[in-house]
Amino acid sequence: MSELLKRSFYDRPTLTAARELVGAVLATGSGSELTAGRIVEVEAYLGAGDAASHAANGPTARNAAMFGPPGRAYVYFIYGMHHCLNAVTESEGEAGAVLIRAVEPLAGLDLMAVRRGRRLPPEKLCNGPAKLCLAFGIDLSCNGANLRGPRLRIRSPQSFPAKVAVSRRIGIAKAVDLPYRFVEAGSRFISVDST
DNA sequence: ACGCGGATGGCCT
DNA sequence: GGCCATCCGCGTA
Repeated sequence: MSELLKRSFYDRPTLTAARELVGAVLATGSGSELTAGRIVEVEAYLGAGDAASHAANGPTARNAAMFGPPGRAYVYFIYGMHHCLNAVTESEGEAGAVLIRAVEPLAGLDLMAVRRGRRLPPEKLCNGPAKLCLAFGIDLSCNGANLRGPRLRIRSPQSFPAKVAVSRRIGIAKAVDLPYRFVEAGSRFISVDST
């Protein structure tokens, strides 16, 4: 049976937690507003040594959650209109987060389409970090929220990925060569086509 | 199948 | 003032 991931799951090196989050199940809401999906693509963002990380230059008001306790959400607002969801990792005081980039929808697909504002096939409902936030109803009010709470939940995998592929992160200009992106190999639900 | 640019606002130098 | 951990629609082919 799947269970909510404990704080100790996130209180580990970010790269380890990132790899193991592939296959885990993200959920928001309950009852008729339940939305849930299997995480199929993530990226790791570290602290001072990672130039692409929001935490690269130390704590600020925006990135404060990345330095906070593990097992919480770090949600940020970007490009004037989009939100992105991270799971905070590492011990409290040490920066680290895992960006959730794509999800395979499992429940609440109709609600996801309503929130997205268009009719979409399942593989295009949550195949991007901002798309899945919109589909799941995640915004800045979720920043710092516990990932075992009523608003946001992440459970252990119902079935583990057959294979996790590692590649470079997407959409960044610095530290582009680091192999910090993890995807479920062969998934149709990831954010970009890469064979 | 690509490539390009506009939308849109908060944060940091 | 410039820079974004993005997305969508339009153009050309």
